[in-house]
Amino acid sequence: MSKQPVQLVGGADLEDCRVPLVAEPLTADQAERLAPSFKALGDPVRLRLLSLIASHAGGETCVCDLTEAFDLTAPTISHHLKVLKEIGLVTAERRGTWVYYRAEQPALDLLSTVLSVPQGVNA
Amino acid sequence: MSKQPVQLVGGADLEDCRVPLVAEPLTADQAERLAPSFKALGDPVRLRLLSLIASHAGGETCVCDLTEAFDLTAPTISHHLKVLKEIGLVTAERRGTWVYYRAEQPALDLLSTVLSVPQGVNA
DNA sequence: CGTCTAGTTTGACGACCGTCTAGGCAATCG
DNA sequence: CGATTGCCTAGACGGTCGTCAAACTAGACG
Repeated sequence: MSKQPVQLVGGADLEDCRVPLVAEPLTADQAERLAPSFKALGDPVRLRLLSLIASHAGGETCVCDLTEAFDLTAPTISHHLKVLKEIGLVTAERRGTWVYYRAEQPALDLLSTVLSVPQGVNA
Repeated sequence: MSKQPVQLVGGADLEDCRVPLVAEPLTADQAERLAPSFKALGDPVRLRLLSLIASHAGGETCVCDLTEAFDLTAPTISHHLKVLKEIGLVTAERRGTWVYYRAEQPALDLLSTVLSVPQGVNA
């Protein structure tokens, strides 16, 4: 029950994009599927949200704790969390009154790999 | 010889953001400085441009070759290249008639590090 | 049931983004 | 010089994005 494939909005699989962008040219199709993930990271609030969630001890964070960390209204935080959730960088689970968010580390790792610069590439 | 500091638009240094986002929460300031780089990667055309440049043998690519790879007008390609250049992911150099773009691998590597998931983090 | 708290959804508004056409600048070649 | 080619800038236009206030849904607790 582990190793769920990383998903994109439309449901397409991102795993076949797990290649350093430096190693060979991305196809138009790969670029089209990767870009939304980077776009999601292109907002300071979402970057911090993801970092807060991903670095939190226990691996999950309550929305109430996240909202407190920003000078923004709850709907705005909720909106950003939705964006992160829809591209598969986080998942959400309701337990009683509270909703907990958890980072999808494989998705993060994939994006890291795409940007990675293997030794000796194009010296 | 190596380790030129990666620069941001305003001239601020990005090097002190070279920490996995999973390891500890990004500060608001760090997020503010990192986000524009990811935003630049959040467009499929720019992702492909960067990949074409970064993976090209010899390390540099002529604009004319880049333009041909897309179904877009030259000004549009030029605009995207400018975005990549202004955040420091590529550099440009004119030699005679042609302009050559080159990928800034340290900048790429920094972003890769930010997204990386070190072993044993938040098991 | 009624009420309270936690989050999300909806709809609106201003700002920003990607693309184009038209025009400009720089280097090359007769 | 004038003509041509390569690339960039300027300006415009439609679409998307980030934010908020208001209204809604889901549990918890009497």
